[in-house]
Amino acid sequence: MQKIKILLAEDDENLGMLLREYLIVKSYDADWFINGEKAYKSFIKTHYDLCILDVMMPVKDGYTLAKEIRLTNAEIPIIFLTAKSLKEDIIEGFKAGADDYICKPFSMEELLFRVEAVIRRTRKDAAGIQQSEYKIGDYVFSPNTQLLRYGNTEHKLTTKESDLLKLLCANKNMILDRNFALKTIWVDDNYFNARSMDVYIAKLRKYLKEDPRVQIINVHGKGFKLIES
Amino acid sequence: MQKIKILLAEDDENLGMLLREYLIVKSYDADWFINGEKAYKSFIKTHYDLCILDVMMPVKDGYTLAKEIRLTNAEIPIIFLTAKSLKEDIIEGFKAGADDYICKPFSMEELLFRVEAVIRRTRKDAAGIQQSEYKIGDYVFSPNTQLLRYGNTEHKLTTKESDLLKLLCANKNMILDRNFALKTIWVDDNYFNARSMDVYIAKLRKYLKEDPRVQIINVHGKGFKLIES
DNA sequence: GTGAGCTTTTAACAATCTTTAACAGTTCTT
DNA sequence: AAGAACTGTTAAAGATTGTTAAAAGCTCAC
Repeated sequence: MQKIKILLAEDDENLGMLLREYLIVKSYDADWFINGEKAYKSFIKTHYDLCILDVMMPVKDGYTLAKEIRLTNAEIPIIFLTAKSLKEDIIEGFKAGADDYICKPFSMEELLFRVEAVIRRTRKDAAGIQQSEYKIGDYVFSPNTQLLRYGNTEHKLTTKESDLLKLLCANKNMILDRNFALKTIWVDDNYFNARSMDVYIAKLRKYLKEDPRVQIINVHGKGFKLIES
Repeated sequence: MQKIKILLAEDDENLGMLLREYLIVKSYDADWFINGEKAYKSFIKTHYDLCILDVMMPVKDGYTLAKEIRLTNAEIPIIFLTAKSLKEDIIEGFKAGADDYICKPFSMEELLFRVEAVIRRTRKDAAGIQQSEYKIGDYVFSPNTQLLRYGNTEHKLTTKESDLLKLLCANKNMILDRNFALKTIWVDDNYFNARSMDVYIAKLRKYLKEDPRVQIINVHGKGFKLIES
């Protein structure tokens, strides 16, 4: 089995080396670069599976680097390390195509957890484990065609409806984190988008009301859970 | 049951005692040992959930101890305390199987933060095995659907109600430690959350009052016990 | 370009969930 | 026995979510 190759861009020498060693010990294949410029040079001639980029770096900062990376590769997961927990920074990061971000100071645990989460996610997406059809009680949902079938009646979903239902299905019987859903579907997780999401939840509930065993329940302050009992 | 048991190995008497007291105040069950040798002796005959090891100790240093511990238990999380921020040391630590490290001097908050990060992860890993239905006297409780049935009447519980009842059920006829419940459900175990929990206990008692054989009794200063007689 | 028909967001209000406050009762400590 | 700490219970305040409808955006044929 191939080791997962990680590009690490971090200007703090201690932290950089430390992270590199930690990732290697955890059996990843990690390359560490001291600034965005050097990282980018390596990126364009090497295959990486994941990028961990510090936001504040001399020569070329993390956001700029991320944008350049995205021009070449729209798929590769990017995790930002940011010293400030300022909301603006984080939003900026997501616009640059981040999959996750970690605020310093962080624990190795936390980093590892997020790395693994990101990898699980992309694995699923890539490996085609991504379902072309979900069975939800008596319903059948096809994300590709955005069709929801119940018996012989078919209902065409809108893009947002379909995206949200797909996320719920992918996390069936588990909590779909509100912010995660917002970040993946709406990109920006502000108040209005959150309300918009609530509206879509209400719509989906209406569509799914024929089968009482199917329910979308709210987990207060956390998110929603699609359950099939 | 419930209290998380921590093995603490630290040769500095002041720091060791301080850490032990602090962890206990934060309602962990902490054993402190003055060197690696003594710590190991206790480790092999006691169940611990987490190890915090100082790197520099007489008789047996932290790395050696960690390696020995790993021979017995590959899973238990290990956090190193290291005086030097020398990279070599930390790298050595990771190789010995560390899950995280903390450089001295560190704040108690920092330690706690990392301890809790580690615990959260292992807790998630362990949470796999769980019942889908509990019978409580004449009641039937389904944590997944958050439904509490009594005869043919069904009551939908809120998330917090359900989470708490689930913990009580998982520890039926045993004491559910107050702080354990708080940390599991409320994450932070402060005064207000404790009062909040009391409110929920009152609610659950109300829901369960139809069957007099079912009772939630308080164990003063310890927690609550769901009994079925 | 423009308007019909659709999708999505915003607004508004109702309902629900959780926390906080307040006070009464209990158990422990000294 | 009296004070301190802990628990029981109810109600309020605060926050989140449910739901519907109107407003704003978008698309595409004309």
